[in-house]
Amino acid sequence: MEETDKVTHRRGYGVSTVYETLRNEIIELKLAPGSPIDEQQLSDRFSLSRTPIREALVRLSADGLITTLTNRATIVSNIDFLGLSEFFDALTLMYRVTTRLGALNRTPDDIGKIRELQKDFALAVAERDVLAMISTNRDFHLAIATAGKNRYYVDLFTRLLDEGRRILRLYYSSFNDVLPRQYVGEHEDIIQAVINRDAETADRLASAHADQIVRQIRSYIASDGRQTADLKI
Amino acid sequence: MEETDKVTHRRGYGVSTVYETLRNEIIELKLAPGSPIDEQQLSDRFSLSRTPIREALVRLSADGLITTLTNRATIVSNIDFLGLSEFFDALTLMYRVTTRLGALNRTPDDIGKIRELQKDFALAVAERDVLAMISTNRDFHLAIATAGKNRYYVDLFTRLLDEGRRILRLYYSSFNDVLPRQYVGEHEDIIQAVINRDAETADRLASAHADQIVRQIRSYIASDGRQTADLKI
DNA sequence: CGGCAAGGAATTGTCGACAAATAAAATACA
DNA sequence: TGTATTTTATTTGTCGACAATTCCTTGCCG
Repeated sequence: MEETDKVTHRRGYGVSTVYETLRNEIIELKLAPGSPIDEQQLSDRFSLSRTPIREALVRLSADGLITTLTNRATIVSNIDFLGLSEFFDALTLMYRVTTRLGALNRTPDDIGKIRELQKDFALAVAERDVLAMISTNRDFHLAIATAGKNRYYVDLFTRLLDEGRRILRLYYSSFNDVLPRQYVGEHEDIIQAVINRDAETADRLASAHADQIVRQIRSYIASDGRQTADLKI
Repeated sequence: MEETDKVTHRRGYGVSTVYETLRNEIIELKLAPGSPIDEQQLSDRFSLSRTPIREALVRLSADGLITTLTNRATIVSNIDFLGLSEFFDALTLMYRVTTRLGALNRTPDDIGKIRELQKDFALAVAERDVLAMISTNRDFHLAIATAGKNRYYVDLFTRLLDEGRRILRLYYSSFNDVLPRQYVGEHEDIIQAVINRDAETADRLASAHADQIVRQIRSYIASDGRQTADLKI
């Protein structure tokens, strides 16, 4: 379990690799919410001093992915089930506004990237690879957001989608294959609206799409109380 | 100019003070955009080792307030005049959505705080203290946003308002006293809508208020090209 | 006189170690 | 036996120093 990731670090890039590695592990729930983070252990694992490790942790803390108790332990941030309404509200708004802007500002180049990622998503659905579905769905919508060319929205949307990935991973066993298939179709419609530069339709479709996803997650949480109860308060 | 801020630092709080101090100085343009940041100098000034200084800088970098070129200098982030449209777009949306949520979720306690801050703003306008106006206006709208109780919106709105403070400070000499007086009245109307829990009116008023502010800043920039030309590209 | 290379100075990223603060264990006491 | 208090151990925050990289100067050559 305690494998060293990389032995060589080009000076100045050690912090980035630690940051990105931990970030992924947190989002993919390889590091459980609430679990403590041992600086010494990370120091050994990455073959780095504690100083760059700590700088990476500061960045993660700024992202809200870890929580540092001053002079005490630092832990992986818990998923805030009480604030889920806020989360869904913001997520829906960002779905809408980024898709709208995507329709208005997309370039032909953007369309290509979006189509590519939609293909990946469809493939994941066809293969019933739930983890890949969660990941490719995120990339698909972020590509549209990027086409919208507003970094403030992209930043917030990224944060929200990644937080969503953590939540979805808790329930991914509950996935059935009827809803995802529907998502593929909804994505296609959204792409068409973006191509047509039809902001209104894009907005409406994104709104419905977001509602769909929110409803799905809500039903997971409601039907499977065991998982949430397992998490420490 | 090189005064030591604090000699004693309760262990674990040195980083916070450095972070907050520098953050304020950047937002208030005491540190000019593009100006280099000397770690050694800060180390002397705060009577701290370079390690905590660097951690504070990492946090500022995550906020986008400073830009770090790896293995090279780190500078105060430049104001992105080319991306102003994105900025205004996001700012307007956050004005709207936070005021709307404020109207829906405010408690009597929130109203008290909002009223208090509106008083501060009116006072600043009466005294023609432009710098205080910029600051109190920000606090007023953030109080409404806080009453809306959605941390995602509050976070983004804070970031946007602080970026706006940097921009406004560049042009604050251009302030005339007719528009600010109008703002006081608009604030009063917004407060009333929030009290009435009238989300639609709150939204509409916030939207108009935001447009007003955006128009004002735009006119400043248009009429005073010298300032923008002074900034390095 | 101008461009390029080598050398030196300054600055950044990283390290190992120490000290303060907290958590855990051991002991004393009721 | 349970609670309070001291002792020990672990972990965090900070420090001073070193090494790698970049910047700047100087000298060389065309």
